[in-house]
Amino acid sequence: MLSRLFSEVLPDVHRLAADWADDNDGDDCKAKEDGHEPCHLGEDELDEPLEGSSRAESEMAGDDDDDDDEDDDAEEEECEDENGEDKPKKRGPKKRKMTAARVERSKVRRMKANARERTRMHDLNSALDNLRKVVPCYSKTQKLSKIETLRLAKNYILALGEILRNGKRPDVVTYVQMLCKGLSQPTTNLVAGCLQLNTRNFLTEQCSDGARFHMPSSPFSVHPYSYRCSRLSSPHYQPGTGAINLRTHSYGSGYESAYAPGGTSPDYSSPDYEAPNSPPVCLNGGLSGRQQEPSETDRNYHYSMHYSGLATSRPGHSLSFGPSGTRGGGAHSENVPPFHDVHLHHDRAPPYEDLNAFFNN
DNA sequence: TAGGCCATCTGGTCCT
DNA sequence: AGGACCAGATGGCCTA
Repeated sequence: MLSRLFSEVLPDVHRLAADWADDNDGDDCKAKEDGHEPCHLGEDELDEPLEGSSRAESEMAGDDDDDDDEDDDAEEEECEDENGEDKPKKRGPKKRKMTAARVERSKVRRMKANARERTRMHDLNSALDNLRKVVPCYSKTQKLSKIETLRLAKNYILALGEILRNGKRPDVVTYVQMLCKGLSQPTTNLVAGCLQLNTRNFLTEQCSDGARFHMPSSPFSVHPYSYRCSRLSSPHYQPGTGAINLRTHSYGSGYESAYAPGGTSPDYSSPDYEAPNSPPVCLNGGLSGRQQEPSETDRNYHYSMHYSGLATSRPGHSLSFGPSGTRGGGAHSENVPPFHDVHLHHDRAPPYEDLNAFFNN
């Protein structure tokens, strides 16, 4: 939007500037040369990236490449100011006339460059896909955007680092808060929903079995953690939404406060909790509606869930916290995508496995 | 329809 | 010289 605005406005500005420069008899060109800038550009070729496209067109016609051949002397220089006889010769690439052969070669080279660029971007995207798969929340159908993937990955790394540094388990609220720092509202809801559902699922198993969930691989599993079955009836925990009321929960804003010695303990006694209706949540994808045939890798996931809405039950109970991103603008937390095929990766990513153990010991 | 996201094209720059 | 990388421009698609 902004760039479009610029691209519409700036050419006019440049035209005005160029007109003004013409009126001032080419002093700007001289000034450029004094500043050791090659002055081989025409007035429509100010050093402004927003004009790239039109410049690209114009320069394509006068491609400077190639060795060849017959018309070395047929160079035409721009920025010709006839009154500049005392000025030094202009520097920069000399333009040559485009023969048909050179045009053809230029096209071929450009096509090759385009193909390379395409494959490069494809490689980049596949790397990004791999990153999506190891980041805490993954959905095949509701992919995180590139920027959100990178942000979440960064937060994830920071969170793991903090945990290793402190040797302390965060509560789920703090953990979610760390992961969602700087994410957009929809992504925040997605991630928070994933993590909270995961926690709840563990707890459900744990409670129904009457036994503590134990994750032997966790280096922290020797320390009992305070998430208990009673949490399911906690005023901050929203069974149906899979969300914790992070607005009413009091915690520090940064990692320092989030991981203060002794940790923060969620305030479950907030009065403004009202149990919402529960949307269908499937453990291992078993309970509801539309299911995609699980792929081989999906079958390795511990959890797969269908989730039809987070933070939708009550405006005041949505997972709206932290800086809002570009999409949601922070004003509305209800724009949550349907969570089909949302997966957690603790089976894949060992650190995440450990983190899950935090919440379920 | 606006805004976000994405893929692609393109020219510039740097490096080998 | 050619390839990698980068950033701007552009148009398509999708969603609220």
